[in-house]
Amino acid sequence: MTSINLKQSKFNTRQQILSATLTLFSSKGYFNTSVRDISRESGVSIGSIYHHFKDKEGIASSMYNNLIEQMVNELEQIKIRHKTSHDRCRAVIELLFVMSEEKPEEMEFMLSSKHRDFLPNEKPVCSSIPFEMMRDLVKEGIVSGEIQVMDLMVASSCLYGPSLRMITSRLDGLINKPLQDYLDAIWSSSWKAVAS
Amino acid sequence: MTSINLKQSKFNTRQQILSATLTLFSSKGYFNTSVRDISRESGVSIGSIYHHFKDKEGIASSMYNNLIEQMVNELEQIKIRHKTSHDRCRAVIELLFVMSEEKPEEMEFMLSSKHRDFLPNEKPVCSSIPFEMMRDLVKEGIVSGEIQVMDLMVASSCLYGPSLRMITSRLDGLINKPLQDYLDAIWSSSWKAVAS
DNA sequence: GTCTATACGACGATAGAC
DNA sequence: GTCTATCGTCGTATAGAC
Repeated sequence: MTSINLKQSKFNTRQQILSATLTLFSSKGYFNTSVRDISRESGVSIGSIYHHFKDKEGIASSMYNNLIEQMVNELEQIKIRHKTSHDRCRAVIELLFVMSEEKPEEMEFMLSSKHRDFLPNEKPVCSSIPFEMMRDLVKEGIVSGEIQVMDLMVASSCLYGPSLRMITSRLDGLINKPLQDYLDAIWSSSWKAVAS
Repeated sequence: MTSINLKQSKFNTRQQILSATLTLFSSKGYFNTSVRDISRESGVSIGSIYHHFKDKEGIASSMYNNLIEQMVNELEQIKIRHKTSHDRCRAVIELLFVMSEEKPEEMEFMLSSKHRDFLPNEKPVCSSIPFEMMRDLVKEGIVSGEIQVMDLMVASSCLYGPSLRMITSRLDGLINKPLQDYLDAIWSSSWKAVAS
């Protein structure tokens, strides 16, 4: 019993730290957040933080990989729920739109290409597993004949690029309505660009 | 004569600082570059740097606005050289591709949406004048009838989004061939998505 | 305008008691 | 495992001579 409590306690502290870190990095960025800030926000002492993580970069790395993993889970759900490439890719875009509306700062953090500035050993976002999975959906569409035979990067950029741009514009305050309002328009145009 | 030399000297020092700053920020990022680094790289002493600029942020701001201005000039050239929206938008994408191949790090810096982390008073990239000019080209295309009547942000995202995604992928090392090789494919698909 | 020397604070990280 | 106290470093920015 005691050992279970201890394990839970350890787990909770770790999660508290990671959760506070996500909040702070998303809103202020990695370099504008000190370990002291994380300690304050999480209610965990600095010493304890360094007990759980090697250094500040270790915290960032853990937190980032958590995000990636969650994203992978969502994408797997989509593969289960939808069968055609058309429906799956559309569902991916809808997912990204919903996430952008619900947690804009986390989305901004996740899409930012600037992780390399503080996680030099991490792959850039677009070569991460989620983006790879997204490209796989396109590849399957080409194989099945739903999508024209063309370069995979070109097809993926045409299918997802417009939506990702809409997300960036929304996060930058250039669009005032929720992204879901544009889903049909964006999707029908994007699909038109690659459909057989 | 003396006064001219002094003025030139001042101008050169300023430019040396800005040029070194661009190099360093592009390769290592704002937060990983110290003013000492800028001093070393530019060959200008710290004291002199602070004579020309209020603070580190001031250097970044000047450098960033220089980049924006150069971009505006290029876009104006395109408006002069091409007449239809179709040709102008295509030329814009070609310009971005060429710039990405010639100065990848500067391009990465310019497109990064993370300027807010160190330039909180600057508009985000997509609301900057160059992006506004790019959207204007699309708007004129809608008015002239070349492009379908549709939401301007949707149309712009469909036209430029795919190419911008290709650039990001190339900068992240996901694409091995020069972007120019993809120009025709990307453009014909992108145009198909919005053309009347 | 340019330089050297230096002030001063904040940061990441550690030591060691509990 | 968690905490407080503290160390050493390095960053930005300034002072003041030339």
